[in-house]
Amino acid sequence: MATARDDQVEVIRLGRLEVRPREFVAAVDGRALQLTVREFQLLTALARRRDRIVTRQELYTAVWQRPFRSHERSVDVYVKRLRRKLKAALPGSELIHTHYGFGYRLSPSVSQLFHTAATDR
Amino acid sequence: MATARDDQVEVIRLGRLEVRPREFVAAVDGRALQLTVREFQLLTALARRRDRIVTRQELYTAVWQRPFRSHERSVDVYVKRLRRKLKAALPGSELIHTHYGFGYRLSPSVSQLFHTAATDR
DNA sequence: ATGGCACGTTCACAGGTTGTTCACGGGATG
DNA sequence: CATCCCGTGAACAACCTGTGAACGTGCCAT
Repeated sequence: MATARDDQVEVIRLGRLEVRPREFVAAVDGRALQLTVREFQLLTALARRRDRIVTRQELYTAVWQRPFRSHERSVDVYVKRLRRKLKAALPGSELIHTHYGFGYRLSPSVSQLFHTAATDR
Repeated sequence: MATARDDQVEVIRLGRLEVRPREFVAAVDGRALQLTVREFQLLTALARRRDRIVTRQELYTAVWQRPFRSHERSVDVYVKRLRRKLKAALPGSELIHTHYGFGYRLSPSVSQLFHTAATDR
């Protein structure tokens, strides 16, 4: 748990993407993205867990702050909308990765830890 | 800068293989394996029981969480798939050992010190 | 008040991926 | 050598995710 003073300067950088949760701003190359409240909250939740696989349940309770139901699709819908805006701001980038059966992961690029060596699938 | 709570990060190391159950990651030399949910669960179950002979029944109930039937072959099928991916990541290695009539054992290297007398079954 | 608009939520469908089961045959054991 | 165990490929079922779109709500300007 960070102190209040730390929160004031919370800045998450992922390559050219920068998220400032306390200022309600997400920007690429210093240019702010036009996000809705939910989109921004989801991006923040992902950014705070960068380079980790995060389950839909964890994302849902973090953003929506209510019990997660297994058939809930809201996270998927907002991941799709986020991807669209991120792609528009960073063409050719792939920030939000899907881990089939596990969840999503936000990473600036194809990180070394998750480098896909398996070509036999 | 240290991690907040190291005791909450379960990490199982077996030679060059590393399993992090709570992060949904299994890696060889820091490179993540591309595993499905079942494959990952089975590897985790084996890793948590490393260097021990584990019966199919124990593995099955640990992963599938339902009663084991004697003719059940799911464990075998997933051991095969796991071996294939482990072999691709660690050529020449033999991590999952078969103990005929007893079960499987996950060990970092080949050791022949497992010859049970099996006098009491 | 009325209409337009932006947003959040939910649903339904399609396609692809994964899980489960079966059958066959090779191999280990005593 | 007889028996049982295990490896393996394949087929099908079940599940997961991407996606478009409909619906309801609240806000704002007219």
